Amino acid sequence: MGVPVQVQEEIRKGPWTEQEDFQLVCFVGLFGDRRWDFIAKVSGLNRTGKSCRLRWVNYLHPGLKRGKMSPQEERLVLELHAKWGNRWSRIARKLPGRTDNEIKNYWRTHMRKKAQEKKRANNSNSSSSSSPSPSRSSSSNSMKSSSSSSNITTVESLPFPDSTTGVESFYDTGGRVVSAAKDDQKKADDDGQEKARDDQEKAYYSMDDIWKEIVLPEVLNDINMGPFYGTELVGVNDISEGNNNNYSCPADPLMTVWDDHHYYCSDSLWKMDEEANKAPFFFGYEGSL
DNA sequence: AATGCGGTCAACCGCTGTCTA
DNA sequence: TTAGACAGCGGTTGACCGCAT
Repeated sequence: MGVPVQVQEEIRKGPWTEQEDFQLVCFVGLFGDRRWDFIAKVSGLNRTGKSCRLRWVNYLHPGLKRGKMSPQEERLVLELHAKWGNRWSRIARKLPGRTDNEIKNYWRTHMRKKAQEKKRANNSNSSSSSSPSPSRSSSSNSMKSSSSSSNITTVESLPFPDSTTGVESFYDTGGRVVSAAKDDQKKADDDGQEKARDDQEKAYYSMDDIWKEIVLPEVLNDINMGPFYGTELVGVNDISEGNNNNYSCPADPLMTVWDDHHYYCSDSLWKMDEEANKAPFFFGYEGSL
């Protein structure tokens, strides 16, 4: 007795239902994909704004690609990870249709596996050579130094959007129009600072860096690091210089079709999405599903 | 057919950076 | 100038699935 019954709305967690997805898509169509707390409240989804954003970015966004990584994508991930480390969102910007989460998962699963295999291989013939040949003897710093001095295939000639040049990724879906100018300014600033930051960021080492040390040279060979983007070999520093293609993302995320690079939305969800755009009926939708 | 194991991926958590009042 | 709110990011977890035994 006396215990105040707090009828606090349970914040839902865990897997999303189809209804929730649909609801979220509707509201993102209406309000854009920026104000997530607002969307979370207004939509009636008992989810946090964060949760809504994650669901949208990682699953519901029209620009998402599905399916396995192509060898080209694999290679790009490796290359960019070698340069940027675990900056998954940044890497993801270079791979339209792929999310940071996806790339992160990919890296952790595939590279860990490769690392294990490599370790095993090393163990089996470690007796002969005490210093691992491709990795530099000055162990932990070796990767960062190599990234600035070694020759590596550039990613810049890729037909992919480039965040460093203001070309939008599916992360920037045009939801916040007001601050576009600010974003531009920020991007410009980023351009200037990114390199410096990169250098700083390379000052620490993560588990992934260690795997990278173990595995990268071999993996690059594995997936045939030959000419892919019609490319000459240039220093990785060139990568951020930004001779980009003219790729741009449509302003309306719900109408996004990545025609030029064969990104498409085959899911029925996107059809629903379009319907929702045409007929915003959201509040009473439940009965109509 | 049942069980165990490893891989995959969606989702959450906590932290950081940015914006705004 | 500052504090609170919010968005974004990276790390981690856990459920699910397929394969091997």
